Amino acid sequence: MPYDHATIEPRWQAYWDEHQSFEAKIDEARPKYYVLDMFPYPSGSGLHVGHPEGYTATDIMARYKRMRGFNVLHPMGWDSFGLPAERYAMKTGTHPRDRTYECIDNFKRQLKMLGFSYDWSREIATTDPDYYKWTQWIFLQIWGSWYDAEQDKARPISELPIPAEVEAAGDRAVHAYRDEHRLAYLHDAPVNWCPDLRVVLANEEVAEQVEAGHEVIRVPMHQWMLKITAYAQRLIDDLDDLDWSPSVLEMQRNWICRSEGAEVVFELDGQAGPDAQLRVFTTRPDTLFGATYMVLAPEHPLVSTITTDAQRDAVEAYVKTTAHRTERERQVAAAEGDKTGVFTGAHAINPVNDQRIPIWIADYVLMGYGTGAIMAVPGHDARDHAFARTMGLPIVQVVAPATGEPIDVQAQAYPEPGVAVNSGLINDLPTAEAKQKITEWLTAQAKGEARVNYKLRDWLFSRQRYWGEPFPLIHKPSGEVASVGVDALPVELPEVDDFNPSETGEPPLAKALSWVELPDGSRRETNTMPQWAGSCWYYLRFCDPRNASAPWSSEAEQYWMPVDLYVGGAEHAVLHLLYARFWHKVLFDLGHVSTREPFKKLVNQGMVLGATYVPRDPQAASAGPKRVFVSDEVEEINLGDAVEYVHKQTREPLTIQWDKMSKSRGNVINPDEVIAEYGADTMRLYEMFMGPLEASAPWQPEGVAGCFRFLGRAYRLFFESPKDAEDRARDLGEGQGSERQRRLLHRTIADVSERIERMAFNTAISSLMVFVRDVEKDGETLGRDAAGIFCQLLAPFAPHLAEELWRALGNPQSLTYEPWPQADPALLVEDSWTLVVQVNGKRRGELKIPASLDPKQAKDEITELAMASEAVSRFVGDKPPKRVIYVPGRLVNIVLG
RNA sequence: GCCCGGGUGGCGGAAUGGUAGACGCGGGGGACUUAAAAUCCCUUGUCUUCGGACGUGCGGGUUCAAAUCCCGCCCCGGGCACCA
Repeated sequence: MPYDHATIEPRWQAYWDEHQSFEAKIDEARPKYYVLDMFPYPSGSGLHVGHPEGYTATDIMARYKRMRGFNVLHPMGWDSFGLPAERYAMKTGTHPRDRTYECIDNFKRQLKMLGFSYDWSREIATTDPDYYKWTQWIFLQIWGSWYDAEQDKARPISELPIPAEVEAAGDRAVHAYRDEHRLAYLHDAPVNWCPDLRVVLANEEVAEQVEAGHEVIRVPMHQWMLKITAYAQRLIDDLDDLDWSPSVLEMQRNWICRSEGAEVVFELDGQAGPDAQLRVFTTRPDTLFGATYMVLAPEHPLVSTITTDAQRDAVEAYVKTTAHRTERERQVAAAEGDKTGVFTGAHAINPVNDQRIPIWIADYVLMGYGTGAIMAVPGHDARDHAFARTMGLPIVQVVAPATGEPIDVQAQAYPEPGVAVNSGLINDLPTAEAKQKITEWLTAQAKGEARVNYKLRDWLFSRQRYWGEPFPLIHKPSGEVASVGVDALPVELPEVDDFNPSETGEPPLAKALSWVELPDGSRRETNTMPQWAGSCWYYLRFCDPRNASAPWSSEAEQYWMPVDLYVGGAEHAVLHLLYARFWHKVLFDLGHVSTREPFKKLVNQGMVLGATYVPRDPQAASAGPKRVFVSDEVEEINLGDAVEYVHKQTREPLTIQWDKMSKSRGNVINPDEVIAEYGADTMRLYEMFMGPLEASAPWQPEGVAGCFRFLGRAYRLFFESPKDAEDRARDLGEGQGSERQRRLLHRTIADVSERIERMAFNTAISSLMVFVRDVEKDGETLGRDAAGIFCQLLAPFAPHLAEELWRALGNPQSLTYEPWPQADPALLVEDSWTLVVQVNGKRRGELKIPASLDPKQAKDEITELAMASEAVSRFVGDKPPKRVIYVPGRLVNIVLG
């Protein structure tokens, strides 16, 4: 009987389950290794072959580290709150909970079929009240804290110093003062409001609804915000210690985006009082003399107060138009040169030269960045320049190139640094010094100060949905917000039968009156938390998932944390990782965790791409609606040195295109089918063999078959496959076999080990393939001990087959905890090595050099051998070489004149 | 527009300054078979006057030596986007 995965795989999966082979227990005597996957959202369409790429990589590491003697924690769970289940509920009436747990069952079934070595006893779902109880608990920690800038850490709100004048103003004032300083606070933030549907839309939904004819406007809504900006600098600084790819570190830094500059105060002309000023942030205070107008974001709170009656209609119309555009639309339109804006009628006074300059509003200025207002320097900023040209505003040059080269700022902005001109007290100073001097002057005049600004914004943390964690907060009749108290956790979601928002646009929870209204007249908060909440701390819960009295014990946290290896998609490179790091730092400040950072090493796996087909003729492709075909509709014609695709019916020539797999594109491969045909081991092997883990690669069914053939060959090293008989184990030889086999074996041990350490799994698999091929070629029977070592090397990649073969060798135990084999260095040394002979850098021949000539010592002898070689005499003749380069163990290069 | 990746045979890829194309797929030839499947063996970058020449997106450069380092450009993918 040939290799029969369908029998082998379920057998070993049952064995692992029964023996709880992968259960992790704290063991101070052994080093720990925590290897984590980004846990999935269990979608209705189930797993596709992209999911298991990362899961296979972590499983290889988990199995490898176990064999290396590490105590491995390798858990899996479900990020199960989310919009799709709620949508499904609205459509079908199925409770999101029912749908969610159905999907989880399906995902779990699929993952189990792949033979991953998860400790399933630690399985968690963010939607379990036992889990979200602690999500709410962490929220209360955050809400119950303030950021002490002096100590640079979060502290309990009870330790917040209350200024005497606040104290004197009474309890209400004290309460309000505390609320202002909490890390979770209420704030009016703009949302995408769809009046027709009475719902708040996610950014990605806006286009769809607008296309469907619905109006979507940006309106401010009272929302919970988390003060992640307090951590901006630490979130940047602590990146330095992480073993993450440089590109992800770069993305995180760019997202937070620190910039240094100054905040400058402009007085409003003709108005007095502390409110009569406009604060702007600028990275170029040295260009202050060139500020010829100001621009406010249309949402800026001062807009309505400063606008003159003559301009009011125009301003209000513009504000209204802006509300219909998403932030992205505004920015795209403006980037395409479409500068719009309206004069408010008001003026400000430039603090450096007392010039009266007009104040405009324009949607190229965003409320969410800096102060929501800018000083415009059209001479030295391309955006301001374009706006000034469009609106006919003056352009003044205040920086000249240091080279003295003449420029014309009327024609084009000059944003580079240079030397200040037309700038009063900073004239002739280079940009860096000019910035410093003008900032000092502003500070002395109390008209500004140096400031660091971050692009990072506070985190909008509330959603108007049902299927999320309820906030553990109540609103008292007095208007004060209070915690429900830790003892009242979890605040469970009420049972409702309608998941739509209320008539007035309140969240669905507002309709559960018996839940919302409390006996003392308080009302529960009816927003829910975003999906990020549960995924911000699940790695901590995995350390101690069944703890009923705490989110985790400090014993478990101190033993398992930090996560040693974290693998997931690049789409989470910014937000998820930033939010989780932020929560972790709050927990660190409050003494709940012992590490500054949660994830030591991070790897982003690439995408698995699926095929679709489009017309090859560009005219046919662009004419009419876009036509895309899926594999079933396409015939592949192999021309030997090329492949062509045609439509099965119409015979239209097509080209293949590769995209990220998605249900909507129709290019998804279902792992169930792959496993049914080839088995989990083949699937795992192919996932890793496709290419480097971090690269995206197309899913090619022929490649899967190649991996299957390899496993079949490996199987036949152990078993005869006579035609009409049951499998019979081969008579294996003794020990590690012939010297040649031993050398091959130890070379393979060394290569596979080193490649797993580097997570270069595709090349590790290729070593295993070479081993099997060469043993076959060798003809001699494989030694029994060599066969055992091969099983060990194969185990991380194809664990079912490895166990099966290991058992066939007579081993009664699973090889999960067998020690990883060590390569014998003596066997890695070859008896001879190949010296390449180059002439003028071109390869002209090679020589076998016996190992008795040490490549490092015997430079002269080796060079001599090369000089005497046939290649040299042919290409050099008797010309004396100008130079001879010797690279030990590699080559001799003879350079002629 | 900016930022980050990437571009190597018919295809996935290997090689991170030192033999370009490991390993796999696909192709060609053969063995076994009544035949097919499965399996196994040989072969497979291009051109060639059979000496060799060319070849890692394109053009330059550094070096005895470049897929690899540097400069400029083109193309593909992803992210961000008037970020003051």
